[in-house]
Amino acid sequence: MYERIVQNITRHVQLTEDEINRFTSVIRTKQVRRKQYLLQAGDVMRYECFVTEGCLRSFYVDDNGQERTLTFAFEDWWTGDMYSFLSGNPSRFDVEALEDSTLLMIERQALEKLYDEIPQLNRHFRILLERAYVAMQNRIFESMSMTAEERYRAFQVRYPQFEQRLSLKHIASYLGITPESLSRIRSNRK
Amino acid sequence: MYERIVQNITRHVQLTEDEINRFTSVIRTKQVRRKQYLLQAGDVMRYECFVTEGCLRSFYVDDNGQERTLTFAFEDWWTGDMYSFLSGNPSRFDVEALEDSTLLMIERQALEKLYDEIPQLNRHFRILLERAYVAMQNRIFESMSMTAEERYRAFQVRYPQFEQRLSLKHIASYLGITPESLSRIRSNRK
DNA sequence: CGTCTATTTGAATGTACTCAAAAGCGGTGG
DNA sequence: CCACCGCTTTTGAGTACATTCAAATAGACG
Repeated sequence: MYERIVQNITRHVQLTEDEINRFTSVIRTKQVRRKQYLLQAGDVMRYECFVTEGCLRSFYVDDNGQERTLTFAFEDWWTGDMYSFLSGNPSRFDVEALEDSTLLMIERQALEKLYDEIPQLNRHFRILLERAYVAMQNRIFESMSMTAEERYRAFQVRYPQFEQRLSLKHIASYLGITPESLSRIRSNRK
Repeated sequence: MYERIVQNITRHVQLTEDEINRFTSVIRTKQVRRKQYLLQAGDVMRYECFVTEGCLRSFYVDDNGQERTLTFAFEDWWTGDMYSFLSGNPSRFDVEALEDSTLLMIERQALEKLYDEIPQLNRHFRILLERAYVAMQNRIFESMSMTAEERYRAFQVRYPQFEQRLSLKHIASYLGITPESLSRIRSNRK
């Protein structure tokens, strides 16, 4: 049940048996089916979510009604809406399951308490955030300096195993282009 | 000398006198003059840098020779290249002073040691990173769903005090557009 | 004052978009 | 098991926003 998340943490910090139990004791499990929403824009995201199985995406709907995917989350990734989680303000995202998924969720207060009781957790999430930050920075660079086609090729190279699990439409919305454009890019040469 | 950085930290965590001394003892101070480079692409960034005075930017030069600004850093902001700092790999950025600046720098090994000696520091940087991550996510959203003009207006609203300290060229490279385009946007209506 | 860089302006171009419609695919119910 | 319906993907034509290239003007610095 909790192997994946415990492994995720003990890669960076050592925890005692007792600390692990304390940690897992505040976890909630949730199943979501494909196409089901974990969060709707306007609601407050009260949990950080760890994916043990399946796949989700977080996205905005912009003024023209276009969906823009900010993140995908597969097994062993965290997802949610950090802005809403931290601030308590309504989320600007939707979070939707793309496959039937299993999530482990930690509530804000519980996590704050854990940070005090198990200071090493700060270290763990600091490290995760460092990497997430670097990945985001990379994405900004790509979105600024590459053409749609180059971004798609880079995506293929970085996430070859995930491309097959995602629809063209979702990949396009992640790359910031229209489905039509991605379809054309794919048909040019492959 | 160290008031700003100590304040930066004690906003999130309480440190003892002793811990503060330990922290400041590993800090190096550096002055950089306008147009001077703190880091050149290809070198390893061995420090995280806290700006006590002045302003810097980190940028890439893309394949067409266009500069793309990833971050600005003003007083009380951290800068550097987290990717290079963490991995020890050569940086893909240049970091350049836009004004005469004063920096406080912490070397990688020293910071790792501090994380062990003062576990609360993990908490501090976790919190900073959470915010930086949210800001980055926001920027991605803007770059995907807004026109050049909308991004510029949003920039003006978010950083009114900084717009005056930055040249058109640098703002344009931050927004991911050409100087010519920003000039046209500005002249349309202001 | 002269040089170098930044900014402005103009004209032509291109990448990706919108709108529209057809084809493909998958799921559901009869 | 097949037929239908809805959603995804493809294809086409015309368009728009921002780009490139070029040149003139303005501003900063020594």
